[in-house]
Amino acid sequence: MSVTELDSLDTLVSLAKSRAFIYQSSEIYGGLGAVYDYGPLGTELKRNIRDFWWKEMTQRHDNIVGLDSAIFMHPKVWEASGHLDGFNDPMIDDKQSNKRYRADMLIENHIAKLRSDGKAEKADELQERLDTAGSREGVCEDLYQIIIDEEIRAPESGAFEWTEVRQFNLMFKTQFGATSSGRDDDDAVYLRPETAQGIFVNFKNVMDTARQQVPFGIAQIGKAFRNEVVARQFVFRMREFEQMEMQYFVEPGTDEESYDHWLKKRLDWHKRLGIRESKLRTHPHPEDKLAHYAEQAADIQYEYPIGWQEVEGVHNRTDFDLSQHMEHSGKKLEYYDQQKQEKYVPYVIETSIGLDRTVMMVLCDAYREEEVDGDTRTVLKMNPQLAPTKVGVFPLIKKDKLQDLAHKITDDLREDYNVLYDESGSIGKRYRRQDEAGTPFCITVDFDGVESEGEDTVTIRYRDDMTQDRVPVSRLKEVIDEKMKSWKPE
RNA sequence: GCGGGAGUAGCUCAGCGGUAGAGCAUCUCGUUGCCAACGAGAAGGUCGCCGGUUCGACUCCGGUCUCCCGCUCCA
Repeated sequence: MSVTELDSLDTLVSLAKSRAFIYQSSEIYGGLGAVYDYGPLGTELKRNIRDFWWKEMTQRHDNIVGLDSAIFMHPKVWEASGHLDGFNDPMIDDKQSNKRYRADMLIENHIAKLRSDGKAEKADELQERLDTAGSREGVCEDLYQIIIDEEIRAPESGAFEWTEVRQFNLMFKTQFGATSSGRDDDDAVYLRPETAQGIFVNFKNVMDTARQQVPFGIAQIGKAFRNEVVARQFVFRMREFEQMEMQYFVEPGTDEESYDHWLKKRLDWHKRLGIRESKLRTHPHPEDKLAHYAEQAADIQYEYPIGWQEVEGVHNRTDFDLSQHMEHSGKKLEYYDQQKQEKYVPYVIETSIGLDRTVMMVLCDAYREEEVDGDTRTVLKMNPQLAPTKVGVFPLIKKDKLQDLAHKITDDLREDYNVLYDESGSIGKRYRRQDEAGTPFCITVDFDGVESEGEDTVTIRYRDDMTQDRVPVSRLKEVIDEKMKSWKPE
């Protein structure tokens, strides 16, 4: 049998829509860029993945507790975290080389060059203009004017073909207070660009009230927002997305060991999620590419149709965040070790995974097209635990006797699983419909099962290999649970 | 952001200067005896949006939005 895997994102986008997994946001208005909505099946899938993570990261550990912090936070949080400085730059593009530069840096370099050429007076004058940029028109307009007036050329191409200067605000800004004018920066609050900061600012609260001793972790799942420069590739890079993060607080000196431990543990989680090992790898960041807060960092990557991409990041954030918040808030965020009788600011190992990217990974990894008797079967062979619908229940044909039992089975199983009753179309069509939705089990009620002696029996058909077993109705749950547990990716 | 491609039914797409089509999907009725393949019928589109040319625009032109590919960027 020939089997084809997912080769293009387009195919997945079509399937995701037609099978009610994922829709583009505000589609009837032409769509909103890089924002997506989850449909009925997508919502279930996402919830199952979210639960799978939450169970692993909290329930399975005595020393990891949950948190649900607000999306709005005090603006000073972002000063302390470095997000405000780091991601608010005026940028300009060289149209010839398509290179992008920081407009203020171009001018600074130009000033430095003037000085080294002995043109100190001219340099001072420009420095003055640079320092007061924003006082004439906007910052962008003023910087642009300087670049044009001075005929500053692109460092690499030597071209003088600039776009306008644009401010890149990677954080979404909004106003706090219903009567805000919208122009007063004092009212500005930001939509959090990462959930991590909610954990750091609650570190003291949790330590004081949740009876945790270092080492311990705080886990959180929530939305984050980033004004991506280039937001593309379906739900891989969205402006509004959901993170699942755990910050693990350790004694300095034990951080490297803990980092290795969590990296390994997280990779293992992806395998248990049902992702094929050959499609997963870890990818350490070279030192010169580390984020401003990190000492060690690695991606856990999946081989999407668009190539190897980061699903999760594991970072050693050191004591950067807690120290920053200590300095900016003036509050002590230290831990006192009773045994050793010493105080320290804990180091933090972060595991941060994108939920939407995980949904996309699960869909990509599960997708198969198989040739069956000259026909193509599209099937999502995902971990049954993640499947939006667990069981389809069908009467073989529309006869009271079969329908009655099928309804009864549906009601019985509903207590434990997401069940779908379907009697429309041929039986084969109903199986294939469920294959595309990833439903792992289909139960069919037939005459052989209800007309024979003894307890009623039904057939249960398995999504992955299309084989069937005949089982008594009373054993259905047992069989489903057993198959669900023993499932392995192909 | 730059360059290229695309936008017509839920999905995949055809079409043409004269007021819209197919396959699949959906719904109803019939049929049905285990893998999308039967019969009859129905519903569904201001052809992405705005403007221009024209007697007339889904079709030509301009703008705009969205998506895809490449480059660039990225916490």
